[in-house]
Amino acid sequence: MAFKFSLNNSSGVPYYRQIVNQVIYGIVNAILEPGERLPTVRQLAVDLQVNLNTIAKSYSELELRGFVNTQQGTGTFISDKKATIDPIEKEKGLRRLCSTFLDEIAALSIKTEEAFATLKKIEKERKNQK
Amino acid sequence: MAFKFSLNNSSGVPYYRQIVNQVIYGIVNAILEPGERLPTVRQLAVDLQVNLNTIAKSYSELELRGFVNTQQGTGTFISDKKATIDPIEKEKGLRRLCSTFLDEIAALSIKTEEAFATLKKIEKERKNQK
Amino acid sequence: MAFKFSLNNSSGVPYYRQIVNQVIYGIVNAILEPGERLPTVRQLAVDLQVNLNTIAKSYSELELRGFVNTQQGTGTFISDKKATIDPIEKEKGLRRLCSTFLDEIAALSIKTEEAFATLKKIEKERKNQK
Amino acid sequence: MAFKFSLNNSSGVPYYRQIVNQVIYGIVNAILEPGERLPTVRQLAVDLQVNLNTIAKSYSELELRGFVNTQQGTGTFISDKKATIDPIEKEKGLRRLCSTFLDEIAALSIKTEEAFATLKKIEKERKNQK
DNA sequence: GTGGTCTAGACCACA
DNA sequence: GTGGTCTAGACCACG
Repeated sequence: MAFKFSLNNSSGVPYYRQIVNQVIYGIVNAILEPGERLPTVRQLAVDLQVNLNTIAKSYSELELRGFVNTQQGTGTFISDKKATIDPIEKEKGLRRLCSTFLDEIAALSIKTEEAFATLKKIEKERKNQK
Repeated sequence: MAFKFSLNNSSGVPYYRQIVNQVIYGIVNAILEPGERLPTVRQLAVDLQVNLNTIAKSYSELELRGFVNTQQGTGTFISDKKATIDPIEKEKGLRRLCSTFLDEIAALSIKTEEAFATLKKIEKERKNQK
Repeated sequence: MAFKFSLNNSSGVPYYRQIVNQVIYGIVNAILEPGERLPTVRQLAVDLQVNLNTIAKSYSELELRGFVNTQQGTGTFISDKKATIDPIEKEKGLRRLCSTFLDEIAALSIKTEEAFATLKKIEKERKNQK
Repeated sequence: MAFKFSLNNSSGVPYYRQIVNQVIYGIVNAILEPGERLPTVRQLAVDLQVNLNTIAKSYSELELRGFVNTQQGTGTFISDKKATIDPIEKEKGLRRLCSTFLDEIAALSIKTEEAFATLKKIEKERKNQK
């Protein structure tokens, strides 16, 4: 089954970032495999009903960060080599994301345990998507 | 101990939203109690080294969402009645936040278990802050 | 005909609140329809001769209250789903507004019947505006 | 029965104005009669739990507008002569108040008929208060 | 001294 | 060109 993107227009997260993150998620969790081809910019723009430039921006960031390779006239493919991430940056990013996440679930009166359950549920759903 | 705000200037989350979220976090987790007075707009602006209007914007959103009451000339106080959150909105919000969170940690090649551990650690740290 | 805003600079009601209320009035009375686009922040600022930030504040409150959706870089649109209002809050708000209104017309020595007539007249005028 | 004030701390209407309006309402609707004595500033401040200056400000505005007379050391009394209101100001004020009222009830998704009913109900309640 | 409103203007993020 | 954030600073309303 083809990789499925889903854009949320009320999350506040910009479209281009949602796309970038979803591709990386797919790679890290082996839903997208090295060499696999992504939809063309034009195709994805039609599918997701967003501006072509938005898709282009996403692919360009993915390329820059080494997650995909673009071959002129052929398409965009998941990179063979795993992109490396600076461990210090990773640790700082992790704390920052977690801290923000706790604030945000609190803003909905959600306890951590409840969020844990939902995180696991969504993860399972995504695994089955492959 | 007084409630402690902390702004992260590199998280990408706007100052005013960090403040809003932290107040709600404090309320939901009973660190801030009904009737308790928040710092004055001017005081907090000095403490956090941001513009007065930024704080005012935060307080104003909190008021609009029912988390605090403002009496002009007197101050800003934690609301007596617990602000209610529409359960449907809550469920949708939870899924959205979790989904975004999974994408974001994946973008750092972080496994869910690792994130869980960090979430718990931060939560414990905050509890000790009270 | 496009939706028409009008600001009263002597009513004591702040500009941003007049704008918020007028948009909601338009939505509730089906003058503004779901999906319809509001004027851009900049355009409305020019039309109404007020600062851009004042309009932004209005739109931001409308977004927070669920009456409009904003997509950065695209515009501001009337929300699809009708924003729900807590019936208890609604009842309390109604009593509060009516009570204040009675006080205020009394302060002008106006009898209730006279006010009723004027309310109906203004309502009819607005309907014709559509 | 003594005239009863009631302050709403969440209406956004400042205390001093609520007091002024309620007194005028009482006069216009003959609940308060010429020569009748109002509570002392000190007494009312205690009763309503507000700052003494707030009551003083209310009484001072009432005096300025001719609705009450203050006699040093004796007290504050409802004025004998009816305070006059400029008919042009009255008409303009009426339109402004009605217009704002329509916007505000719309903001709660309340239809005009519903508001009319509540207005009548409150009026009747107040009459019985005398 | 408290919060509220508004302006002017800058810079950024997004489509 | 769209909206979002933030600063600086002024003036007002309230208690």
